[in-house]
Amino acid sequence: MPIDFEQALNAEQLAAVRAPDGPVLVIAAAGTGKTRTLTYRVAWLVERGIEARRILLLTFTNKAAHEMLERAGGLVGEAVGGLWGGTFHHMANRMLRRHAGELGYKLDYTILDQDEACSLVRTCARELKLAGPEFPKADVLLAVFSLAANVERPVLEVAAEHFGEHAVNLDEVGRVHAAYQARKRALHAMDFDDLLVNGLRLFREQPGVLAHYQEQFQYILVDEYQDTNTLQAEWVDRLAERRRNLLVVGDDFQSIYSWRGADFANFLSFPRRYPDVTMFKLETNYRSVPEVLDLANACIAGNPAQFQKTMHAVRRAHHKPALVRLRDGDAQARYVVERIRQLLRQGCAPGDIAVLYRAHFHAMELQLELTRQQLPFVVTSGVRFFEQAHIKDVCALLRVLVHPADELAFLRLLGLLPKVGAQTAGRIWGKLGGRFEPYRPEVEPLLLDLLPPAARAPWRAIAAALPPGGPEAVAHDPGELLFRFTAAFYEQYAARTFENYARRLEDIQGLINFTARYATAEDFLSEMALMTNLDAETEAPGVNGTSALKLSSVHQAKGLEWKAVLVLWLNEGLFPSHRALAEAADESEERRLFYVAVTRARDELYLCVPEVRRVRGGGVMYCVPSRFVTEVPAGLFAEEYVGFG
DNA sequence: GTTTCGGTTCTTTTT
DNA sequence: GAACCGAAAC
Repeated sequence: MPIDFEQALNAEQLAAVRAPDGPVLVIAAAGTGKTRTLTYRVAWLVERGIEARRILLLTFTNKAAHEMLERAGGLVGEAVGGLWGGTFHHMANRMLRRHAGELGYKLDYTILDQDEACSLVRTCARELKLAGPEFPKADVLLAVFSLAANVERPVLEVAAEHFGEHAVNLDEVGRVHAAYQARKRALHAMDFDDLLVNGLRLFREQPGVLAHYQEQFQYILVDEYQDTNTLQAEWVDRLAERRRNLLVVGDDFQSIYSWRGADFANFLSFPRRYPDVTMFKLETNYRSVPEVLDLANACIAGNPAQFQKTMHAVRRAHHKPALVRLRDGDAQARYVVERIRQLLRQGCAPGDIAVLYRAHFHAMELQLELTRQQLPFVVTSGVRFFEQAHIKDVCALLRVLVHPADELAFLRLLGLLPKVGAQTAGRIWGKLGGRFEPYRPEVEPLLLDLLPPAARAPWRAIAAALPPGGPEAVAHDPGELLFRFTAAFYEQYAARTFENYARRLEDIQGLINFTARYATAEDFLSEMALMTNLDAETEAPGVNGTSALKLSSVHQAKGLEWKAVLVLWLNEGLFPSHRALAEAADESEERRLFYVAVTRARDELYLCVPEVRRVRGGGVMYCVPSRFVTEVPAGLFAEEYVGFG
């Protein structure tokens, strides 16, 4: 049954979906059916007989990739199988797993996640005796290294700008960076940035590899193109060079990732780089009521350097967004809970409501109040699922079994034993010769000898839990190993260590189920570092993500929508965040972030502006309302005053 | 010499 | 929370 494109799409979308070959730029305002357009474009290509494996779909989150592939699958069925879809990091990783040898890496390199990269930087600084109180912390250093990598500029230059007048010895920063790079090589490890850097090196330095992929990918589609950085833009340009069938979709109004190197100049300059471009604009907004769109259009209009576009509403008039003045954070929390109850009484489902904020700690009082009043909610947490301590703990043994030279995994594993800290674990690692192969008969007695007495019994329990089939068995059933390790050791460890150990064990159960998706431990581990969260549809127990009230940062809410949206702490210094203002050239990105928050709402929008904020020491601080609510015409709001006695 | 523990401080955003 | 620091405990 052929797809009825005319029926499914409006004229703007249809034109973009049927865009001719060659470079295509789709400027898609919020809520105008960007995902729909991309999905139908994929279906349209497949219907025209393009093999799925010759299509590459790049996104910024795993979720976006899954969603689009699923929806495209719904349209054309099995035919989308084999399509390459995922994040830039994923695609680079996929290519590097085959070709990293040509860059001098082993093919089974490990990927360092944020935490691991950060501890490695810390280790390097300590070894160089540069870890004093006046020296920048590891996370700050890593952020500088990362930005430098992503914008392809020298570390020292970026560091000089970042630290400004602060008396930081740049030479020392450079030495830590050099040590960090060397350590990564020695560990056969890449951090997130290395995936992009090396992915691009592959194209720059290996013409054969580049030619292979240029040949394979007949059509390239990029979602959220405004968020690409230098590396990503060049990577795509090179890949598309031969066939030039490059379709990018984006919205410069929603560019909110410059702090990690994103540069929407890539988006604005696209027509200059591709003079034969075909351009489309999607401006018909299906999502929001006109009052919400009026506010969104007004708030963003003054931002500099952007493609002009105005969202047109198709929905009927409803009522104005509320601007709610409150006394303080507690009053805000009580108001929000009360408002949510009212929405629920009016027939809103909990999953139709979201509370958004600039930074996770802005929702502290609200989380307390929701818990106190027993209203269930889910937080898109600041800590990613796969970066939680207990998840990484149970994977440590698996990692070192798959890669016997994985030092970081070994140190983590041994650190779980009583009386073993970093020192002891490091010494043992050295005595074992930088490899750990517990299935070799001589290793067990040696290790027991090296361990402090208190650690011996727990280690015996772990060793006894090793699957009898040896490393091959582990490689083909990682879940089994995780299960055995948890039952034999980690359950008790968790019970002793964590207050909320029951929930953590549930997470582990979810993780074990999750491994079933992967054929080998290798596949599972190499993907793990790149995953942000178990997807909603995954069999993660306990949480029903779509039916619960959602608390989320604005960044994580991008691309989503709710019937009712409440935004917290619209105050100077908080939203816009003073730290962000200090780092950026101007306020325009914070304003775009506000725009993203506003455009998440379908029917109801509540903007909360408390008057005072508690500060440490028990004092209070007067808060100025955010420029984002004072700079637009007051007539766009319905003002409310709550809790002033 | 190491590990562990308790107190303190600070939380931007993420692949 | 969780990262850091200093001090007590092993």
